[in-house]
Amino acid sequence: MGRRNISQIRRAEYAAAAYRTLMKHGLQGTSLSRVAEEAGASKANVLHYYQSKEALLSAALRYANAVLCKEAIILLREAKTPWERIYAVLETNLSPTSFRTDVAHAWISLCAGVPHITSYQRIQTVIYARMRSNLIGPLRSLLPEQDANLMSDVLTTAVDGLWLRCGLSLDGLSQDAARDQLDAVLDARLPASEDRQRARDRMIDVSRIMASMSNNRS
Amino acid sequence: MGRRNISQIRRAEYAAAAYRTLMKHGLQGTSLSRVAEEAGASKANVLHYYQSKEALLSAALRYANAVLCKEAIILLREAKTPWERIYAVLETNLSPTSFRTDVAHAWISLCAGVPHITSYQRIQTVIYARMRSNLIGPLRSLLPEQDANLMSDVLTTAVDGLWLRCGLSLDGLSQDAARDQLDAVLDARLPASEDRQRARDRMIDVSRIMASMSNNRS
DNA sequence: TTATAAATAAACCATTTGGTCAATTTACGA
DNA sequence: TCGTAAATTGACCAAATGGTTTATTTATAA
Repeated sequence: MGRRNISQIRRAEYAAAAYRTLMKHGLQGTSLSRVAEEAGASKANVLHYYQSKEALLSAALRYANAVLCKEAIILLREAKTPWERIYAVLETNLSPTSFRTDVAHAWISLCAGVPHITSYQRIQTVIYARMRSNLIGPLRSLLPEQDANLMSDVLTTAVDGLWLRCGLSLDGLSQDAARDQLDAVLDARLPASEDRQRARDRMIDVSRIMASMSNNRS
Repeated sequence: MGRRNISQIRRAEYAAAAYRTLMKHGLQGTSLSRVAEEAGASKANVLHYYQSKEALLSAALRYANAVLCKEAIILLREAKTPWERIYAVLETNLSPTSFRTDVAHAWISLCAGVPHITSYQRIQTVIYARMRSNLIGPLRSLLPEQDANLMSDVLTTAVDGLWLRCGLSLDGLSQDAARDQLDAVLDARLPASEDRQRARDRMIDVSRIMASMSNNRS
């Protein structure tokens, strides 16, 4: 049993360690030795499971993305109406698991590397594509196509900006403040309605419940 | 005349070279040797005018900020009404001098460094404070205080997000697309009006004229 | 023209980087 | 119990990093 198994386990361990290091020390401060230290292993062994530093960091970022993705899927499964789907996507990005200073640091580090490291570009592309495809459906059912496209872009931009700020502010950015901003952005094309308000409340609630569940499990 | 003068000249030269290097190679790829090469000088001499790499890069970013700041001042001087002032601020951030892939790269690099390098934090703080103070005045004269504060935050966030995307997209992000997004954000609290439309058109025009002027000069 | 101080750069240094390799430990199958 | 293949690591390497020191050029003031 210990043949292929241990390989997968180690790869996951080291990817997670790399991600933690990325959060703490940024791209600059994330060296192989530091990741190895974080994982409690030798540098040589880390490099035994990943051919290069770039491969390791790519894995780290895919890992982080997978976490976010899983959360999105769960929330979206609970969403029944278009409005609920929209808020599911937004709440995913504001969830206490993700919307944190250290997590934002890691992502900004990724962004800084994108222009120079091709494998990072692919990851970014995937992330954007997923967010867009999750938003565009429900938006189309509430708006004419052109406005739906515009709102999808504007919301994505806003989420990016919020994460950036979350990473930069010393004290981070409160979840509530971020939520208010996104709601304001929605107002641009979508008037307040009872449907919307109810969907918002429900998805916030679902997100809260999910957060408390994963807290208990850890 | 060549006493204190040359010192100032060299410092400016090297800061500009550092900024150029930052745009091309990111924070990771910006080493003292590379900056020296870009400046056509020796590494030792660069370090003669800046005590450390960190000091050099801080100067580079202050230099970049000064460029943006100068443009903002010129545009704001032309702005007479609240709406014109708002669009002056926004157009500054979309100006062809600034809203470019390589420039965005440099700023993202700065952002990635902020959590770990204290002098970068100060620069970021200054930039945010200036933008906010430029926006909050005209917004207050069009909106109740609470909404003005919110819109100031939302606009800042949107600009951040747009720059991020501009830096990440292979092909960059077109000025027009970015402008559409910002206009949509404005719609959230401020209805379309003749005043607004006129102000928008005028500031776009002023910005265009400015750009063509600085093109001729170079 | 010469003395002097600033500007510049070549050589050097300690440290760290990503990465290799050969040796050793571990653990499972027969 | 033993042999073998995988897991793990310490030692090592060349390259690059930020930074220092020392020597040399340059230019100015007297």
